[in-house]
Amino acid sequence: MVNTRTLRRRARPAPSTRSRDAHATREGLLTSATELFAARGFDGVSVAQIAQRAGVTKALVSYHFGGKQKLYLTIMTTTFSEIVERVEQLAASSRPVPEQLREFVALVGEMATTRRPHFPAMMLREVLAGGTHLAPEVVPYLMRVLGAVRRIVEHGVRDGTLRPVDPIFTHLSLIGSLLFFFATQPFRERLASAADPPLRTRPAAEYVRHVQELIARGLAADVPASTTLRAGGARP
Amino acid sequence: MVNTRTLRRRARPAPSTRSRDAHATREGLLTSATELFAARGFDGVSVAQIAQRAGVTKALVSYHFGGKQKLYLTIMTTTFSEIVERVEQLAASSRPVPEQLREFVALVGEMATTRRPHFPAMMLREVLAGGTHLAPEVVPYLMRVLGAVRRIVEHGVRDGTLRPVDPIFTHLSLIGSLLFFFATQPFRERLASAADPPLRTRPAAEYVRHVQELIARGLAADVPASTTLRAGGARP
DNA sequence: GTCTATAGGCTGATAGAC
DNA sequence: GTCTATCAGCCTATAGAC
Repeated sequence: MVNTRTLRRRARPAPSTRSRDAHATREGLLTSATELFAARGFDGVSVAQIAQRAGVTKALVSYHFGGKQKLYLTIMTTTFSEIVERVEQLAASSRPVPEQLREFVALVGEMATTRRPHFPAMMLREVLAGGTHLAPEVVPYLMRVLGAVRRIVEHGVRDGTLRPVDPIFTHLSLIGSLLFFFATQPFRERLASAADPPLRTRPAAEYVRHVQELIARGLAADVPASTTLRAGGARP
Repeated sequence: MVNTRTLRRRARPAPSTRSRDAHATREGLLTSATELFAARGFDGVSVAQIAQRAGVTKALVSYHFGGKQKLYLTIMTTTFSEIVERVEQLAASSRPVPEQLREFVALVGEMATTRRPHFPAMMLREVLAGGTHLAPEVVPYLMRVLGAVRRIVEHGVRDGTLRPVDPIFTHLSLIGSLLFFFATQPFRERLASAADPPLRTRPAAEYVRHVQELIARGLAADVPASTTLRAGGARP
């Protein structure tokens, strides 16, 4: 699946042809397509639109990526693999479960505000499509995020730091809150600035804290009155 | 906005032409289109597919609804107006805030499992689209749901039954969890039955309880040690 | 009301010049 | 590498027969 052209271009040798910069063309198409796919979905965007926004002609989409579908898949794969890698790394750490959960929320927030601002909309669209007609290749990525969060929650239930919640339900409510917030942020900002007088939207970092607090309190194990003093905590 | 043909058909007079049942055609198209739009989005569905699934020809979409876009808008409007009406009714009731929140979760769950199983996916797709090119008419419906939940939460913060949470953040995390769960249910069930051995997915009613419990605990006002005994509760 | 037939536009992909 | 020109196919909408 790895595109050899991508690898060759990583080195960026001196251009051998008269063209200004093939690498810039590729990146421009990726950027343009990412923005448009995230905003309108695969079917809502035409190759001509992607090319126009990138300032090139649509023939180059086929030349560089092998068609619209493969361009889409390239974007999904590179985006999701980075997210999944970091989430799994977090789940594998040996830190206390409540801290892992807080870190998970912060990680999603950080990805969504800095490096991969389009991933929440893309991920939401993918689960909505259900991996049916388009890109069944992305399903494993979604499953791996689920698996990572589930392991964290199961661990917490087992060691008594969390009350006996369903791990999958917990994952769904958590990831649902986060994806929804970040995927709809452009929409909410548009509404806020169109209002009269324009409203101020609160920064995403504050939402991250809101969710962290919500699940910390919502998942915490019950403390039976004075067990804390009697038994000296939940774990040996 | 009200379609006069719909109103006329409500009475269902004896068919004046030789056609079997125009009402059935209309309903068939509505059903077919609702399922397809929810699953693949406006751009992912062609008029021919809608017509085929309904067992008629695509010319009837223009005849009965005036085109694909107006059919889409009809579905959005009728679906959302019912949801919004019930949510606003709930917000206007004078019951205790924690109970109102539990009821809100139950209401969304009930709608999503019985009367309007496609509304979560449709609503999610609409907020993803951001009311841009398609159907700006649905934006007010989304705002009214937001407003209703916000009023409930603001009330609870004021009367001390909830800790001082941000009402909009609370709405976003709550509605995000719910829409995500129900909109992705078909996908999860498909995955579960494709697994080897097939997995059993837990019923939606249990997720409703999970979210109810999560927010009840996550939003509850702090009880400062023994205030309950000293002051006799939060409200006069 | 419902059909068939068709108009006219847009889509994704590619051949070939440079 | 990038462009222009062009293809066949699908799309929505509608005219007209029944």
